[in-house]
Amino acid sequence: MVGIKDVAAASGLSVATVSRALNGHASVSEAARARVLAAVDALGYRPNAVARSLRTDRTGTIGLVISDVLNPYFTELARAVEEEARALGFSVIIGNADERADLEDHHVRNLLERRIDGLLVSPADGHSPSTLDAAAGPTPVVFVDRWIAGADAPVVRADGRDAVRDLVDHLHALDRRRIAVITGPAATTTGRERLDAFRSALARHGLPLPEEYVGRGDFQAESGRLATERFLDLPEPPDVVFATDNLMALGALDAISARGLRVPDDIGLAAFDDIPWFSHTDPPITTIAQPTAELGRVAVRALAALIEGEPATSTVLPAHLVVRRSCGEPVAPTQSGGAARE
Amino acid sequence: MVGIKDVAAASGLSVATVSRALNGHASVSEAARARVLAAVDALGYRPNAVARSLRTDRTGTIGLVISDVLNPYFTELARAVEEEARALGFSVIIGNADERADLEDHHVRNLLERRIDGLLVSPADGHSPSTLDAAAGPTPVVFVDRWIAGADAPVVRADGRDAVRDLVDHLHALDRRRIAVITGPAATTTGRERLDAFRSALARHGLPLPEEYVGRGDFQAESGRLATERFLDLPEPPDVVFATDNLMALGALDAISARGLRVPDDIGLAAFDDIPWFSHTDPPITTIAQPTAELGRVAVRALAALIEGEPATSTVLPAHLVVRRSCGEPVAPTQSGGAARE
DNA sequence: ATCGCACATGTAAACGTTTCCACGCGGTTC
DNA sequence: GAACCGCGTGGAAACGTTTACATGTGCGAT
Repeated sequence: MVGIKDVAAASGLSVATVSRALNGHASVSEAARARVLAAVDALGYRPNAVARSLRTDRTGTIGLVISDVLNPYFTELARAVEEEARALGFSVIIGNADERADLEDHHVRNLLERRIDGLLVSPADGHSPSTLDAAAGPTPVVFVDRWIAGADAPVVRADGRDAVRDLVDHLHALDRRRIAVITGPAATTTGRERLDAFRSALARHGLPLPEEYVGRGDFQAESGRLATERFLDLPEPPDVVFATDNLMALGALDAISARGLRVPDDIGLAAFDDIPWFSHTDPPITTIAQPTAELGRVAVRALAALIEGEPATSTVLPAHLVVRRSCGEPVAPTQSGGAARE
Repeated sequence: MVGIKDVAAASGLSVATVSRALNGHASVSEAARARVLAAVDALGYRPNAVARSLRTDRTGTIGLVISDVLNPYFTELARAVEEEARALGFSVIIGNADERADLEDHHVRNLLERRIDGLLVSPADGHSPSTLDAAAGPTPVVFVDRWIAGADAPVVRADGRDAVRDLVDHLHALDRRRIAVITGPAATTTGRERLDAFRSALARHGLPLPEEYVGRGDFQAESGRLATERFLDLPEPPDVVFATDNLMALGALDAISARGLRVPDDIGLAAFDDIPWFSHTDPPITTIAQPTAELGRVAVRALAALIEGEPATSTVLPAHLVVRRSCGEPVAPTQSGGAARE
């Protein structure tokens, strides 16, 4: 591999001057710069980022550890993160934790060894030692979407409480009274928050939340299917199921279709996280939309600030209700066929 | 930051012995190993992968450059790649080219500077100089999904020709005769292959493919919507639209719904790439499924072989037709007790 | 006894950069 | 005319590892 000293030799200059020329440093003559560039071209020199990182103690890389790349919510988040990071001159290494604490641990440790400049993480539960270490250690860390209570790192997330209240209001207005919920893991902050918010929202209307109307899910499709089947087996099944993420909603839809039931006539369905396909399911699904891409961008900016040594603050962005048709017709009576546009 | 020489000092051994102990090298006494481990623990030493990489000329990282992370097909591919890579001890840096040649170029160059051990790329078109350089250079490269004709690198991809023929047979059997297609970019191998396969399949049945039945798309949803609108504006619109990827199919569905038309009664829709949501759209969509995850795994294994200095071969896996209901009811009126549909 | 070998360990040289410090030189400022 | 400054440049020391080579020891074979 051709290195900087080959360039130096070819251009008749020292490695120091070549390095300065390449990094756009001040005080290197035009003539020298031109000779360096010519030599670089002639030799096909590519700088070695590894060596540079070793010397400068900066890799120009940030790590992103998320729970599930197949979840469109996290996919969108990852994309936004990569975009903003690139704009700021960083590359992104993604670690997929698959909702498993051990994998999260593996990825965090691995990323720290690679000396990433900063870490963005959506912790599965609070039990990954590496994640805790990271938050305490010198590498800047920002939590995104989910966080760990005790840890000392900024959090960038959406608050769904108001939107959940709006959702319950909406359901109540449609005369739904037996509302069940499929929660995420209690270990996750989002899982707990959504259930809490839902509980209080029901309480405002004096609606009960019997234990058998609480399905324990894990943010994956299969758990949504299972929970819904259990609901449908109940002597008095709910008239709406609220799945607290998009994959579990998909699973719920599966279970409902499998029984030959129809949404929303036989049972209503509401979800958390808006994704493009929710407009195209049968019927289009009422859901709570998060400002996903914005979350990603803000998180990256907060992390970049930390990396620059500036202080960074936590951010909470609002989520909002998107009414479609899966909980009953909002206004006009049923029309058949095509999907409604919003 | 605590380095290997701190560990050496703390354990009263030399850096060489510490390094050997840490890397599980032979011929280091149990006593020494124990002392090293104790010191590591006490100091909280974490190896510096950057320094190691500089010395060993290996980063334990592979690059993956794909066209669009938001496309579920590529998401699934990326996930499979990451999984297999992790199993083989590699981390993955993902670059999202967003179907743009300049971004692809940026990512490939960036990854090469980072001295990744190998590169997996799904080239947008053949015009990225960096990609061409990479394929010619010393870093192992494997093309996945798409490839570049002249380049000297193994290709791992699916062959959709047979499946496309099956699809056209299926459409023909359902008495569809005016079949339109939305293609991907002609610059991509997949774009061209699917159109070619479709053309020959039509020819087998003596069906024409008029120029106005060929919509030029770019594998993104919006182009599918546009192309479909143009089809619907035709004096004699097609009775089936075949979208050659899942996002364009989504766009087509949008356009069709927007006009209040119904699938499959008013117009049929077929797609390429199977994704979970295709079972849940209204109606479920007939499509050609690729062995996506398998493609990712095979590609990683081929790349790993190359990295080890072993030869690697190209692989072609078959795609296959998945019949659902978006092109008309299959032979039997209703099959498996799915949802009762209108 | 000598040799040679296996073993455990240490010394020091790389890996490819960036950057601190020093140097020479022409031009100002006293 | 001496002292100083700014500019362009070069020499060489880091950065934290791995590893080739050297060293020293104990021991079985000659």
